[in-house]
Amino acid sequence: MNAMSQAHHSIQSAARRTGLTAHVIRVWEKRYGAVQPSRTGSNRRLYTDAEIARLQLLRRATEFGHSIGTIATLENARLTELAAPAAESPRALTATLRGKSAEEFVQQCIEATQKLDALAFEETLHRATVALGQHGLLEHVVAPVAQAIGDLWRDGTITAAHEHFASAAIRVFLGHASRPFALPANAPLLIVATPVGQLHELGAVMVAAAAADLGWRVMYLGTSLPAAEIAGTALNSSARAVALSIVYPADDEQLPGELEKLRRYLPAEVKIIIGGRASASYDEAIKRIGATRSGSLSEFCDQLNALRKLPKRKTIGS
Amino acid sequence: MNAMSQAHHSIQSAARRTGLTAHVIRVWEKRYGAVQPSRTGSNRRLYTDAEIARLQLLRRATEFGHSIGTIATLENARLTELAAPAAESPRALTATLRGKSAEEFVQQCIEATQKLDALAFEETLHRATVALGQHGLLEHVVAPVAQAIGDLWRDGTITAAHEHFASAAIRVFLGHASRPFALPANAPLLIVATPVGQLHELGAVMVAAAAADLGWRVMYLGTSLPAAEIAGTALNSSARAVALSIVYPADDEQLPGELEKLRRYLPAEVKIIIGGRASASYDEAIKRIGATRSGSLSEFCDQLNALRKLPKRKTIGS
DNA sequence: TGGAATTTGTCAAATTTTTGTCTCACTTCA
DNA sequence: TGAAGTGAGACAAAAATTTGACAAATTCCA
Repeated sequence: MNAMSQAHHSIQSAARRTGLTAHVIRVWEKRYGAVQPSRTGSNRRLYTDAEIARLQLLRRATEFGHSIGTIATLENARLTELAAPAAESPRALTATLRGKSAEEFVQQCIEATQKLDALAFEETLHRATVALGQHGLLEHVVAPVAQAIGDLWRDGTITAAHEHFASAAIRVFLGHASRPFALPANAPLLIVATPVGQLHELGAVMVAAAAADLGWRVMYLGTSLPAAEIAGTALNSSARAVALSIVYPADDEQLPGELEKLRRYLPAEVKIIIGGRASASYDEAIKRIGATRSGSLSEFCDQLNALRKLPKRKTIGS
Repeated sequence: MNAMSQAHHSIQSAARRTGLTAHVIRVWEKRYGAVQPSRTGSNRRLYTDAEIARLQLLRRATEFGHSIGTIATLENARLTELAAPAAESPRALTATLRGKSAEEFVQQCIEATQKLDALAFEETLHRATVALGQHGLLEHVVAPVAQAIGDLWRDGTITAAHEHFASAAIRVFLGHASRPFALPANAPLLIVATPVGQLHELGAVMVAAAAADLGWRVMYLGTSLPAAEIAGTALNSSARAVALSIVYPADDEQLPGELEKLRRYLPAEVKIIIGGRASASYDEAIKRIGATRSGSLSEFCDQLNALRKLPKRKTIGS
């Protein structure tokens, strides 16, 4: 907000910013003297930021039912009152946000997906984060959206392109959220991946974001990785746990073998957590290798919290 | 003494990076004094990176409806506001850490990959962006890193996990860069994807970031999409072009068929651009469908710039 | 209450300014 | 020598300006 409020907005950009037509802006000036923009040497209008703000106020006031003719010459302070008649200043904002239920956000995300509107999608996720917090976003918006998108895709209501689109949008958003942001070096480390054959990434991304939110360092490896790779990485970086997401094929015959391999390669103190929609189908194998299964995101968070305090094998006397 | 510190670019490469014509750059200088490039002994213009960045800002601001005549002499800080009305303030670009050459950044990225150090990786990319600019980052850091990682993987020097790790890190970083800023509604739209069977995502992500940098609206669809889906999306959103990245299998027999399908489904005015390491192997099919092939990122940028001006279609105003 | 007057957004025409593009003659580079 | 850069000027499309008109909605008044 520097003090340089010079006039360099053309009528076009004034129109864009205020949501009015260039025509209307001119006519308001001519008929009611609503603003008096300066001119260039060649008679073009030049608007200052202040004038644009005023025009915005005027538009809002007219939308509240005031006729432009009667308010065009009022001063700004007065206009502000007219433009926000019943808004109880700060409370209103949080109230409206709180009033938005998670379902609304979910619905908006799905609509944005159908319209392939990345801007709206991200915007919605952002508002949801503000309203519900990181955890609420994951559990009550992203997870349902992922599920709904999957269902709609199987239905044939939306195409694979829509599904990919939504995945990409969520991935970018959450990827940004789970950035390793200056965590203490002793924060526990979680490895997140998807076993061979599992191509659906969204579950893994959500898990990564949730863990990051809980203060874990997260190493995200992506989809379809063989057990040996995952184990190697875990050993190499002395991870405390490995989280796998299993979403789609509920009858992959190789998968139990992969899980067993993973367990064999990993030292016992590295826990394995398995989640995702199809994970229940492999319950037997999961039990056999002593892994834990998460049926939901909050369950997963609980398990992470439990793990975090898990004492180290050898403790050095303080 | 690397090329960055003096960073003198011909008017042609300035044109390439800014998306402007050499003609326009000259005329902006002559009529409005938008930039004052130094000259060689023989009177050729020489642009610094800063001047190119400024030209980019100017282009963006004009696309937002500001007339060049009124903004050409504003200082950069003000231009940034005008170019991104609703965007968060970009990182301070003033930090001048020169002397780091692109190779150093590449080396650091590879080291970070081997150590699976996401923090270092992202940090390096960030510093590279500041030092080299978005375009320099893509062309001189990300592209070489992607190539090097691929080579090391085929060597067996690093594992698939490392490769996935690097992919994820780059993806998140660039995904954030190519985020759909509030671009003017008339900005041309590019669809970025990977055809069926193509699982390597990095090329597509780079393309998306480069296009976003040139002021395109980018719809990123991800990997392994059937032609029908891509075409459907393009039609639905009235895209101006479709960009495909083909990296790994150089002998996919289905791919030419997919490309032909894509061309058939799309209206003639939607261009198809194909790039990626393995794209040369499908040259015949690419020619047959009248698509263009990009051998490098700058070539791709040229093609985008050429495409941007083509349309004479009737556009509906705001 | 019904018709007239007023308000208000939109549009068209004629004119001027802005701005991207092109051409031409000439120079420089590789 | 051919490709690319430079400066000057010409041109045409796009955008802005003013004036005047028009239609839907609202208000006013007999």
